[in-house]
Amino acid sequence: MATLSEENYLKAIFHLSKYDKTAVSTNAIAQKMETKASSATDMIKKLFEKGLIDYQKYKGVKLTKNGRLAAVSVIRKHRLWEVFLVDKLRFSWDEVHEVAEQLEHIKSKKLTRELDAFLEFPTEDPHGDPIPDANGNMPSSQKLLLAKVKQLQRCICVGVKDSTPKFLQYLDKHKIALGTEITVLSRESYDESMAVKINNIQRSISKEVAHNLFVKIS
Amino acid sequence: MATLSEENYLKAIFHLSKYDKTAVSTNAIAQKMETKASSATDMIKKLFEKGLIDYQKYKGVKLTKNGRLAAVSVIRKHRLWEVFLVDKLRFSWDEVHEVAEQLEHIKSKKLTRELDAFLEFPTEDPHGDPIPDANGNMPSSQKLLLAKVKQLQRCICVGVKDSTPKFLQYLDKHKIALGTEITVLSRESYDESMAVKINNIQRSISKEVAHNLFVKIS
DNA sequence: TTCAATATTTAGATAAGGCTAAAAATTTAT
DNA sequence: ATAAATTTTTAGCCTTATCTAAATATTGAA
Repeated sequence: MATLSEENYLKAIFHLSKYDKTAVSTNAIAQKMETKASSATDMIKKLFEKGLIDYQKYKGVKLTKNGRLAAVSVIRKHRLWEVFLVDKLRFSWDEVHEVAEQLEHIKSKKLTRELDAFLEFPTEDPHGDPIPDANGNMPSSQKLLLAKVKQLQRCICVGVKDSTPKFLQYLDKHKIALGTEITVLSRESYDESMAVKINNIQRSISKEVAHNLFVKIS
Repeated sequence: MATLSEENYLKAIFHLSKYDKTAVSTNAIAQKMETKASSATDMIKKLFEKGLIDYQKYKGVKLTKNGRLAAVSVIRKHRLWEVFLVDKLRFSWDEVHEVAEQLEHIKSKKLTRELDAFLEFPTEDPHGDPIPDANGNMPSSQKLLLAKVKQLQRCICVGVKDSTPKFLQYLDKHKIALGTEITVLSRESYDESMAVKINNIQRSISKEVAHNLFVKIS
């Protein structure tokens, strides 16, 4: 069984290696974990001893099959708990992360299985991220950045990339929430801003905002 | 904030001092925590430094107001989670303890508050133990040992003192479960056994069993 | 009451996870 | 291609929570 700290490192490595299949550097891990490179090296050695990562000095790390399974199991629990907090308790989508960071480490196969059933087998968490199944298979997410949406397509806001209070407040102020429908009208190549229709009102969305808002084509 | 280990020690001290108001000994704490007396001494010093217990060398410990509050808060969470596991997920009353031991350490005021509301403010856990309120007030339990029930009184099984599989299997075998009604007919002073009626069938209950079964007068 | 048994504390060690500072390897830039 | 910059690792130390062994205090029995 992996310790709490080991689980957090595995999760970090998984997220860092999600898109590129290349090895993850010690520095990248340290940065993600908000710790020092020397501490990351120590943990890397331990994870290697336990067969959870492949590792060669100075060459970075990659999750093994077991390591990936362990990481995905933690992510599965994290996202199930987020659904629980939002759907059953009265948490909003920007309040769940901290608590889910704790709940994800609870060890009980039965708990995870029953929670999944109680929530009626959700496939996405409140931020639109996919929930891996019990075998560690990650359903591919249908969400994409607003910036990638083609002209004249309609989409629905399903999450944010930047979840800082500043950005969330911006969204509130402009009446953009989870579920808000957005129609892309046109793009301005000069500053990469977009003309969109939200709640039947035409507005302009800056490059910065369009790159931090996740949507699903509807 | 108390660490996980500190919280477990506080809980142990609370339980040990529940009935008698006298100080709790180092050895008693060590035994409850399944650790060595020297380890208990170390932790006692730390809890004393944090103002959570009163302590004088060789004289035992007592919870301070803050210590009691911290202990009761953990117990409140433990029992709320037990209700959740039994009422909402499909756990049976003898499966919940281990998981609740983990869940009780999750730190989030909002989570506890919302969980309480979601469960509709339960006052007892699945074993019949009272759930302290948000201010740390422990409702007095109405449960007592079957051995204490007077002749010709009717009562309902609400929990066990001994929760070993052996005893739980004995109960299953003899069709005694949570909610089973028991009428005390008479007592045998020779061996302290009791004649009882369960499901309209007359049976004899040994001293050992009568001292490990909690009931509520009905 | 005094000495043996028991309970408690102290001293020193270990393992996990983290840190700083310094050494070693790799990468980048001229 | 070599020196400088950066990255990574090593070495040694800290804290928390545990342990064993030894020392000290308290209790209890003759």
